[in-house]
Amino acid sequence: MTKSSFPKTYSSKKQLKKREEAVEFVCMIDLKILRENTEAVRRGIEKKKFQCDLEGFLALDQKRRLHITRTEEARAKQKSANNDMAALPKGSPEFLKKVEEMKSLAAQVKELEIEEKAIEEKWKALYLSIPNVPHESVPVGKTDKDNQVVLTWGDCSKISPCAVPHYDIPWFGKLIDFPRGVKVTGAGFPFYIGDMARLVRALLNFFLEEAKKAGYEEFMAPIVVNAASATATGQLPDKEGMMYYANEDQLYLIPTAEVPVTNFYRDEIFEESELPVYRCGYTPCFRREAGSWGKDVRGLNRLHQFDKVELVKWVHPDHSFEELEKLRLDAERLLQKLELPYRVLAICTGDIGFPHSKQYDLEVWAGGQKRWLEVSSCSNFTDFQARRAGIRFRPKNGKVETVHTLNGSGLAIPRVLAAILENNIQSDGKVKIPSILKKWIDTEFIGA
RNA sequence: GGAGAGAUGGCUGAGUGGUCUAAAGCGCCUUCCUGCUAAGAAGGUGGACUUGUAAAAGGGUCUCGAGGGUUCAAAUCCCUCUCUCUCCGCCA
Repeated sequence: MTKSSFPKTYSSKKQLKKREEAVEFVCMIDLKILRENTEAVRRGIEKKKFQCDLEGFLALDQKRRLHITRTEEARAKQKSANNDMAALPKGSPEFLKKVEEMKSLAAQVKELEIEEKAIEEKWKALYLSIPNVPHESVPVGKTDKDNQVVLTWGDCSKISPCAVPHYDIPWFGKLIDFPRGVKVTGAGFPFYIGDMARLVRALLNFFLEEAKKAGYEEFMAPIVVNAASATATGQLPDKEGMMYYANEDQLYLIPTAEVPVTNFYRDEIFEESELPVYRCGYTPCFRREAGSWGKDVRGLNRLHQFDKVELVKWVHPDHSFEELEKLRLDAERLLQKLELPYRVLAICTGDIGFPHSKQYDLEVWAGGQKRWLEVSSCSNFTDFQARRAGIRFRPKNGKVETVHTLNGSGLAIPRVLAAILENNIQSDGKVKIPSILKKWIDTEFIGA
């Protein structure tokens, strides 16, 4: 697109249209359950922090269904009249009479269709605003303070007494160069240099290898996606501001591999025998983090670009909560093998995301900063995301059903790196590299 | 980037305005037959929404790349977009 002969507004209009289109196929919570089990859904949603108008939606849903019936009846009439007419000799008096009859039928149908479209639009908007219902095992709470510590692994008190925040390590700037990142790109885009770059690569290899052992097939995925994909996984339309956007081509830089990997199976139907499907992928992740910049985000704690391995599962609805536990263990094992103390949080109803039914966060202990850093978030979306993305399966006997999707980081690199730097620092100022990484990095210590 | 061709069901592929309610073949499923296999016979064969029901069966509407238009009526005609293929150009 070197010759931009079209006016600037053109691309933004097109872009807007595209976004609207992308929202078209969207559907979210199970309508049947919502209609038949309204109370349970209401109770579940009330525990979440999201507002939605259930009553309004159900009233409109009723109206929509009535209207659909009316429109369909009109169309059926039109159709049968058309078939009658097809049997008549063209141009005969009967034929011409029928044409007149059909004119009025067509006008009726058209009118009903316009009305239906308007209702459908409102209906969809409300439908979209209904969040997923939290699982009964999710702790009830209002804010992140109410999240429950499920378990703590490792001994934080045994961390080296000389631990300092990683950004205060004297040689830190030599191996991770922020100022030059600023020069080349901007804040939050550091260069990793020499042994540090190798350490990042070693971690990636370790994560991918472990994922493979756990049964996840590796994807190397696109790192830019179109609006339809970003909508299917829920980044659009709400969290638009989190993503970098290539305006010229209407493509989004992915905030996580979840987006391309989950969309791999968008609008597809699995055979029941294929489930569960496990996939993983390493990608750089891009997050604008607009407005979230401030204290507590120094060094590697929060970046605009970072590396992450993501684990994704498509499973039978009957097993998704067991699969979540397994997924969490797959992520936990990584921290254990790296010998990094961590804890697992069960995210409470008030802090859980819009599409989540249940969510665990894994937080690694950063001994220098003396804080927990989130390195993984493992979630069961039940059928919520899959319905939106049109990912289903065909039971051996019976009708097509929506699969359940889950994903979890396994893991996000920079904060793991921060924990290694802070927890493994020796009295001589060097950092000991976890022995499990020996296979991919031959040095035992880095720094100084 | 330029020029041309094209997009029909799980696949191949017919269909240029009205019984298209999409042919035919392949595949798949069920049943039958043949002592295995192969071959053969009959029937069935997607998805969405909606109706119906305890659940089903059954009924209706939509669905021929996407969106819009023309028409009483569109897979079929017109416009826009997306994608695929071929050729040319450029290029890791």
